[in-house]
Amino acid sequence: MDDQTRMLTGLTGLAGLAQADVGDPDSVRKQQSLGQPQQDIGDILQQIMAITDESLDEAQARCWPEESPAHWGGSDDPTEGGRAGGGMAGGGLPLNFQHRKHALNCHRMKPALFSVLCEIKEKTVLSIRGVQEEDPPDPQIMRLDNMLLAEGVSGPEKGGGSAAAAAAAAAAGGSPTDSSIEHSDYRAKLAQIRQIYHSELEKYEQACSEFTNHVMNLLREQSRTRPISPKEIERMVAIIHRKFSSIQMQLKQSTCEAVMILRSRFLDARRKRRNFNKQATEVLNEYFYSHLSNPYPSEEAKEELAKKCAITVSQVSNWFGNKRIRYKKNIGKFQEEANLYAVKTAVDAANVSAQASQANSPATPNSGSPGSYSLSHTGDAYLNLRSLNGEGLNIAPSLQPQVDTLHRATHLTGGYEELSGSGLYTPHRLDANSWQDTTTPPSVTSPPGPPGSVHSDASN
DNA sequence: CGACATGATTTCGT
DNA sequence: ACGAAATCATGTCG
Repeated sequence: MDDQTRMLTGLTGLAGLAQADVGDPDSVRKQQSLGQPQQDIGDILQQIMAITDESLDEAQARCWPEESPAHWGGSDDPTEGGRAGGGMAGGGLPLNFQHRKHALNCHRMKPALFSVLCEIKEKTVLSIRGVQEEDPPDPQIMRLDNMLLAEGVSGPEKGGGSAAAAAAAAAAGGSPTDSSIEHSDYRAKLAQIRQIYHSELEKYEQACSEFTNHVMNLLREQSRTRPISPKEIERMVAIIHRKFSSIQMQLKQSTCEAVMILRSRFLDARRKRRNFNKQATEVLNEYFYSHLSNPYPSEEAKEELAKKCAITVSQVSNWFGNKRIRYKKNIGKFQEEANLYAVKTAVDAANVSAQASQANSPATPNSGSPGSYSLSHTGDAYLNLRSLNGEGLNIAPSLQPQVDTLHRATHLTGGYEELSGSGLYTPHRLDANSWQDTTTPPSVTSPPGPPGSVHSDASN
């Protein structure tokens, strides 16, 4: 986690901000000298300035230091600009300076002078600046925002949902599945990033408002002694905000990066394959081979299997996708497995039906109703095996699977060598599995077996 | 270490 | 959206 924290720190370059674009009284004077057009006004101003200039300097020198907070950074203080007389004695200045300053501030010409100056400034300085305004919502920052939102870093606190999901995942797997452990680990790290992000953001926001306030106070204060229009203050605030938002973007960028790294380290470990446990593959294989005629579990069936195997539905889908394609590609290879599970299901079916017939009256051994099979797969197993047997014979359903299994097991021992060489798939055996036959239309996927043979899955 | 097994992802068609 | 097929990438075994 060190790298992430490191990434997020180092953004606190606020010191540089203070000296960036903040009001510089000097610039006003510089710009003023550029304003040639207003010759007449300029003359008047010149005269007025000539009268007051010296006194103002001295008055300012006396007046400002005790009013401006020092903590925003000594030499960068905007008030310093333009002051000629450097060294100020610590001792007090004569009282008549105060009086002169007061007199100047109350001069009846002052408001008029300032308004004129402000006007000039509007026309020169501010109009130059005005061109680069109007930044639309930066697409990049929007992208970052979206990503942070998607990752759950920004946005509303979402402890409940994911926590519940994790709990469910942990509960689903009887054993503490390490996937859920990894997941919770991931979430913990994400929460850490999230927390850092928010605290940094808050810090910046606070700093921003503090700084803005400070500058505004400063400018308001200065507006008593130099012409500052409200618009100018507004502009200054906008500049400050832009500056801070660019820092925020850095923060967001860093956070995104951190999340990406985290993702690649944890969630993308989904690519880090982990074999399913034995019981899970057993369940899946059982379903697959017992539904060999149509190995496409419905959504409900997938959910059921997922729950049984403590995996996700999409994992079930993946498994069946892989299984189908691999089975189809090399039936011979899977024949042994198929037989194994056929025997398994047959035995299960036999057990179940035996129990059922024992419990019930021996008169009707499940003659025609597949709904009596409590196991989900037996119905289709019966179906498959019957079709594999060639014709639907009149054997009692409870015995059929066993018979067929034996039948097949004995016949298949040397049956599929030639399959790998040529593409001949001994069609008479596989006619029920039309899902794997790309040449035949998929309309005959499920032969007219006993009604409801593919259902009754949910009962389990 | 290499071959194979296997879960996940991607691409493409429907 | 689902599935087939190809492919990727890792786990496992000899």
